[in-house]
Amino acid sequence: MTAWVRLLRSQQRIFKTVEGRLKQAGLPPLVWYDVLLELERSGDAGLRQRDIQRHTLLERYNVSRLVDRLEGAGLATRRPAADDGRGAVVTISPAGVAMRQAMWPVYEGAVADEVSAKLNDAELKILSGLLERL
Amino acid sequence: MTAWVRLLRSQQRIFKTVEGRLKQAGLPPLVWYDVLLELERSGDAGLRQRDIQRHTLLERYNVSRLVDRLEGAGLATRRPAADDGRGAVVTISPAGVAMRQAMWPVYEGAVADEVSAKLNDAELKILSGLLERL
DNA sequence: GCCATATTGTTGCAAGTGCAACATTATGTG
DNA sequence: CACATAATGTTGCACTTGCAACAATATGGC
Repeated sequence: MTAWVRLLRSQQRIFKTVEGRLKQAGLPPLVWYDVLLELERSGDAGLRQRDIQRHTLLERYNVSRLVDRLEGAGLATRRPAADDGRGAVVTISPAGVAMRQAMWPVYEGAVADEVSAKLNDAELKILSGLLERL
Repeated sequence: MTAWVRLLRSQQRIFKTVEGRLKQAGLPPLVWYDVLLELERSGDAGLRQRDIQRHTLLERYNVSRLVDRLEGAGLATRRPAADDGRGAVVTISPAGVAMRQAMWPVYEGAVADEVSAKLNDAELKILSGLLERL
């Protein structure tokens, strides 16, 4: 229980710091980064919304709305899936790639300050290994 | 960065599980537990809202509203602070104590399944020690 | 092929959260 | 004491999220 409470608190604190820095830099929230990164990795093939859902732990309806916002911001586009009349395929736009790149140094800097600066490489490796099993 | 992403994901996943179980049991969300526990610890003396804020990482306005809800649910009471005309002192009610006690086994059970079952005692100690430094 | 069931995605509504502005009281500095 | 500044808490508004219901298509069993 102690471990869990610390996991909870440290994540909340660091998450807030990261979000705060992104906002201060006039950038969108962290979850946009995750989705943009996955979209970028999937290239021209794009991603089904359900795949975004699986990767980000978002609910279906939140993926739906987040993609709405990404589309609205010109960072991604939706097109009907060729092989599945229900779903849509989402692909990143050049502006989306640019946005992810703009977010990266801010994100990376915050994590460097809040995580990398507080534990050495060996410790981070141990932490990483333990968290993977959760 | 790997460590951070795993910290983020594992916390999100476990947090969702805990919240889901509480909801399924007809109980309020996890943050209520945190606040009720702190109030219970503070006994009849109660707590200032700013102290709740510090302990839970909530924003001031969210503390204000959460206390509204606790009061509305009959789990806590607010009275003006004797030595500070601005603030209020929050105390837990018997129903609040009962609610915290009702939440505990559900909370504990979820953490047992999601955390304790996946790492042994020595590993939990190491994890705990590392997270404390974040 | 037909029909029950599952999967994928969307949306109206209620509830929670962030932001900025505000009211009120404390604190400190001259 | 007077006044600028800080601290505490609240609230209107916009935005986000959860829930439940829904529409549309896919899948599997007969």
